[in-house]
Amino acid sequence: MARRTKQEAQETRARLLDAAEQLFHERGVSRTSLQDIAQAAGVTRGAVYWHFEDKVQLFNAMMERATMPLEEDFEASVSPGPDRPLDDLRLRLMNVMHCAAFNARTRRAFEIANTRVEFVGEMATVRERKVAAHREWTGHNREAFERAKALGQLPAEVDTQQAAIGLMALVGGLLHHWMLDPEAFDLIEVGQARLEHYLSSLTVAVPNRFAPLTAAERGALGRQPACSANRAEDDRGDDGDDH
Amino acid sequence: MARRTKQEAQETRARLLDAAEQLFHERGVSRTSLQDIAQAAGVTRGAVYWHFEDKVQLFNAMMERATMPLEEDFEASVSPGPDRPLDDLRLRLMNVMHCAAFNARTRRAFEIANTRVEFVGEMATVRERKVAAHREWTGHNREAFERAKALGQLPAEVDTQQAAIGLMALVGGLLHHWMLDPEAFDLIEVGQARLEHYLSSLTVAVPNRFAPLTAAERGALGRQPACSANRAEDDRGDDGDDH
DNA sequence: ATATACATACATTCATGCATGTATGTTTCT
DNA sequence: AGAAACATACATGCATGAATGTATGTATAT
Repeated sequence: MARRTKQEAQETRARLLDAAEQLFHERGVSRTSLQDIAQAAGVTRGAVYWHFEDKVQLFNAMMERATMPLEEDFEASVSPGPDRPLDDLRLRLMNVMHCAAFNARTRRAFEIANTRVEFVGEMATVRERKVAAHREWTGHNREAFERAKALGQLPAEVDTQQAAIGLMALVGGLLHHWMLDPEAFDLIEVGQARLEHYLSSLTVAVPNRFAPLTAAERGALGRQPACSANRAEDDRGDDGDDH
Repeated sequence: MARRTKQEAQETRARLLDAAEQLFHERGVSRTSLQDIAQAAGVTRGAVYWHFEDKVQLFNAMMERATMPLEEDFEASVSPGPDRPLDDLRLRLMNVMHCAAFNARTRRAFEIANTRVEFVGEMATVRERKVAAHREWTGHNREAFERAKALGQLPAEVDTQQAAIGLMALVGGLLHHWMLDPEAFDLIEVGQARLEHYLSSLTVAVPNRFAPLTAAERGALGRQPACSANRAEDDRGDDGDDH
């Protein structure tokens, strides 16, 4: 083989990204060799090392290609207008779930990031990207809640930060659970219902039905058999990412 | 070296499990060799192969030891009584979050399962266990809601299945988000507040503030730039777990 | 004495990184 | 316009290291 035209080279690069996306999803990142990817793309490892520095950079390029349109959309989408932040929020999050459900590329990228890669070592940078995305979304949710509050569409006593975190957890948890077990429920149907219920529940004053935890209850939590295995030996606070 | 007493052998086994738990957490499962584990436990690979069939069985034993007390607790805990299913639910879920926050072993196990192992190949069995646990919890939540409904503590129009799924997603999402970014919020404080808000919001009739998605909006979701990357080539429904 | 609880040694496999080959596209000079 | 000069887009081969599984040695508890 010899040199291809620039367009052919870009097609080779795209096929490598396609193969990586497919194989990372099927076999996991660590169990997929560059040889596997090259073979699936119909080239050799030489092509991989020409287009990408190493496996990590190939992974990053693949994830970026898969999530780029989602982030682009985050900036400018068909929103119902700045005077209806809650409807805007609903549409944006429904769009994410729609993409996870119907866009094969987005879904594979989500599933790879969720259950097919280990966020340690060289891949720790991927973890940082995910953390950053989480914070960005949480911040955006919070801003939407603040605008809603300013417009009188949300009671003043709502803790927008907590509400934003809860919203992230709800939608992220639905996505995670559904990708782990797609037969368990219909993401769009249940997702829309739970999303609307959550947002609606913020607009009304829901009285807390629960008494504060008694000292006995709180103490029991710490002394549950589940928690009795606490050991002092190596209970460090960090998570070992600094190696 | 030579044969140890039975008790010493059990201690060796426990040290191997300790080392596996620690190293899997620090470096990820695939990047941790049996040599690493043996060395951290002060023995050689021979001891590993004596006590465990292979890396997968070692992993399973480690995870089972870490989550066993949690499952035991699931059966018989200090519940406030069968006539208060919602309070029971709150306590059980608070206990899970407490363990994740304060029990180093449980937290490491959760973090390993979340972001330090790839659920493919031989580890697919681990995925099945997680799916089973999810279904068990969702079923339990649903039963609690059904009991609450029978006791008149929940409106009849509540969809208990959807509510159970939403509850799983909320708590699971909070745990996942917090383990990914512990600085982002206080798990116990926010967790309790969001949990109580969610359960409380089920007890009152929350009107849905949202109009159904218009045809234009629903259509736009499918045609978002984020979803335009749909490709017909290899958009298979399965996820490649059957290899 | 014998099974136990390891340690040691070895064979095999396999992924990575790099070094180099090579044929062709592309540019530049005239 | 044509050809040399060069850069490109890979393919190939090798050296290295590392992980696994297994086979076997061995000293001791029972």
